[in-house]
Amino acid sequence: MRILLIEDDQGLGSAVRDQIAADGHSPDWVQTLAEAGDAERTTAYDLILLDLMLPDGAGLGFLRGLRARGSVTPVIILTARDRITERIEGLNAGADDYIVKPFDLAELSARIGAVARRYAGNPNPLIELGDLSIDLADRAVTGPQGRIDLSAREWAIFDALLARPGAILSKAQLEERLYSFNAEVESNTIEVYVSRLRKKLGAAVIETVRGMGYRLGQP
Amino acid sequence: MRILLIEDDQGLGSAVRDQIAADGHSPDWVQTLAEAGDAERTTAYDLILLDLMLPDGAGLGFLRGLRARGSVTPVIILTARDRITERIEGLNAGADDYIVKPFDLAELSARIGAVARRYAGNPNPLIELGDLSIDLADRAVTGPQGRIDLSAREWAIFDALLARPGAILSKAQLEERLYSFNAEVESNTIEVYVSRLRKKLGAAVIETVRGMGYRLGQP
DNA sequence: AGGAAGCTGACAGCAGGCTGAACGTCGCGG
DNA sequence: CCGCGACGTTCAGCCTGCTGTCAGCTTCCT
Repeated sequence: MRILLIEDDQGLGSAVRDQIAADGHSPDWVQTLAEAGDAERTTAYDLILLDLMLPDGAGLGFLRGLRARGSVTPVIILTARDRITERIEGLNAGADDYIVKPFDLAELSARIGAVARRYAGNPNPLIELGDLSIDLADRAVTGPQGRIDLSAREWAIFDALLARPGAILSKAQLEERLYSFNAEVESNTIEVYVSRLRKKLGAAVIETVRGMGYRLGQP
Repeated sequence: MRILLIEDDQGLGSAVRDQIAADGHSPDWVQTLAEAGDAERTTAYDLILLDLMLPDGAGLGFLRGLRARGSVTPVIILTARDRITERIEGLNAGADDYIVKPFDLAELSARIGAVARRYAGNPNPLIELGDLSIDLADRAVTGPQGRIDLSAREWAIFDALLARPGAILSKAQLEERLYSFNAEVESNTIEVYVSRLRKKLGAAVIETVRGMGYRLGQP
């Protein structure tokens, strides 16, 4: 499942992101509502985790805007224990569930799992890309010759590109996806993995936009 | 599906009963273990919902007795959030799944639906995997040399993989299946069980996807 | 043509995974 | 009540193959 995490706190944010990843989902972590808006508009998320206390405005407005645009993406709000009014307003604004901070990570997993199970009945959406067939939930890529195995890093990059078809992702953005800390300087790791992906999946799968980054190829 | 609900609390019991009925199943609600024993012996249930906190003795004993008599009826246990030990003992005693109280009724429906779906392929859903033949209802695996016995934990992991053929399940996901709390750091329990399963069932049964998790092998 | 950006084959190091063995625990039968 | 056996868990040492770096090459733009 693709999950958007909107949380400004560094420690909590990274912990939650890691937990989501460990559960086999694909987290995108943003720290402001501005970024959240961008991410939400360009990517089809299966679930949004929204902290209601953010620096650049109330998360409630974001949630209302989302619902006003007709989005039905499940939203779980994160709220402090003493903010009961906020919680109720959140549910009224269209949140599906809430978690009170501080919360246990296992608790979070359970709630996310509940959402995942709700989707479990539906058939897995298969993404078709040229002669490739990708199952996000299963993390499986199938080509004309059968299944293609990707390593963890390869999948992370491919998954990031799949999330925003047509969008250009910079090397820095992709790097951020691979490493929690973006201290990576002077390394061509991303290029290496793009190269490996092309070798496995076909050269057309990933397009290079010189000076800008990479983009999913059009089949 | 005929469902036996063992729950002493009036409010919760009736709510759950109504929910089950609303889902199109047939609930029998009893409030004591004595009644439960009578009901279970006289009726063939497809599923048992068992609260572990009951007035006339621990529900665990009931569950053990049930399994000792050779019953393979699926059992979902209801347990309080802080009773982790109890939950683990429940799974050890042969429970198929657990739900943490307080729970959402939709969550309950989802779990029941999962069980229903699992046993939908009546009478005996036999899964073929290479030269293995797996009977989900009986928890029995048969190989070329005859029946292979799996312990509770071994089965739990194998079952989780069987439920999603081709999908990659992370260690965290499998761990969650065993304990429900993933505060587990620094433990290679999953690896050990995978190792044992491979020894019993053949190395090809479970594939390792380095850095991501495990996947059912393709025969 | 020249430089910058990107590509890719090779390779060493190491994190992650495997597994035999030992230990603790629990339920059951005597 | 006690011992036995099965099961679950931890530990340590080994092994595998992913990962990241480098160097030399190609491609693209001015």
